[in-house]
Amino acid sequence: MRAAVAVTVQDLVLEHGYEETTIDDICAAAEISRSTFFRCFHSKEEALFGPTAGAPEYLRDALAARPADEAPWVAIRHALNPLIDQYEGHDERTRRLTRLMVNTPALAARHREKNARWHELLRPEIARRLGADPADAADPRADAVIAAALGCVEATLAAWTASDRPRSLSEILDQAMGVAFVPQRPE
Amino acid sequence: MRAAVAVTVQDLVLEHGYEETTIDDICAAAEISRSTFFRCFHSKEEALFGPTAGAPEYLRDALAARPADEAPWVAIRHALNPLIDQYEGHDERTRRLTRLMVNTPALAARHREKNARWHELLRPEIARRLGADPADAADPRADAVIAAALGCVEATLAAWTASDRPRSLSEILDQAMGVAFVPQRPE
DNA sequence: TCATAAGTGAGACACGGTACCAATAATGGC
DNA sequence: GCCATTATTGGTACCGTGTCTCACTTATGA
Repeated sequence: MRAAVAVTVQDLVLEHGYEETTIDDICAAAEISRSTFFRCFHSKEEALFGPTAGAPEYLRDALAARPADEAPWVAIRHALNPLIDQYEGHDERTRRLTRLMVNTPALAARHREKNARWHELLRPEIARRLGADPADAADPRADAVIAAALGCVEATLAAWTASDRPRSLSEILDQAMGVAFVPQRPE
Repeated sequence: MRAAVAVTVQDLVLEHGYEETTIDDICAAAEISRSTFFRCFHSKEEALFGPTAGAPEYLRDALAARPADEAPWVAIRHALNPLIDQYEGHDERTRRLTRLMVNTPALAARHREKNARWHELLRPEIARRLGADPADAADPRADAVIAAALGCVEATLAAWTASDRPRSLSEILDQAMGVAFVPQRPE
């Protein structure tokens, strides 16, 4: 039932846009009351992207499973593989929803709001791999690496959704994460 | 007058928190009507951080002024100097406001919402320095570099506001941007 | 059959934000 | 000094998201 409502939300939002789709519209289309909607979903955004909620925990575990002495950037790149495979395995609908998320400011903002959770979960493991003290809030390095990685993922998704026949996520992500760490140095 | 209201907003928000400070509270304290408030400021968040609004344009110009063959990462680091100097030159209040922004999810999200503007403005110059085509939306590299830099700035601000006697912004930023581009590589 | 619990719907409310309209104050020409 | 114009202010109604409470219905189990 939650699933049925979620599909309705996706349909409406894909057709009319996120801001344009009101919760009352959703309730009318799904033939439920506002009360029921908010009992199923905490917010409109959760109804759209609820299934993605577990990603941070997943990535944390995937990261912990990488060889202990692997450099953080390399470990992150590998740990991201299952996630992007899952993305890519879905149908065209997933890409359209992703594009919607990338192009709707309010949605992109809420998406980034969850970055705090990524930082929280990933920091200990990244700090360890950097040889830094995870508890030292004055050391920006772990957070910088995580933020950079998230930024690369974001840039990857933006590039992926921009073209009609996109390259593979894996390829784009390699390009993004490659340039972030192997920059052209002056002369 | 705008300035007077802005100070009132800062006072209230610093004392009670962002979410807890209602617009009606602000209007009561500043002795203006809601209408007037919304005529001065587009939103509650703008009343707090309006003065920072011009930063993206500023950084774009500073970036364009760097030597044409300088690597993107180095150019960004240098271009950021005037901005962080300005931050650091302010009083303790600025740091408290920054801490508030970093620690309030809704505020941090709105702050990141403006990242879209950074991307938009900085992409051409970064793409040029990367030797990429600025118009090619399928190339994630420029966006990845920008996102990584923004992430470093964010991590820097977080570290800066975390401790009571912080190191200099310049030092923290060097550390953050250094780790992002000179990673430990797997032997 | 009755009692309890779970799901459902309805309504009121708080808050951010927009739109519109009336009143008031400031300005400039005469 | 007076009037007309214009800008600034305030008031009110409104929309949408999200929270809360309460009453109702429908299963479930003894």
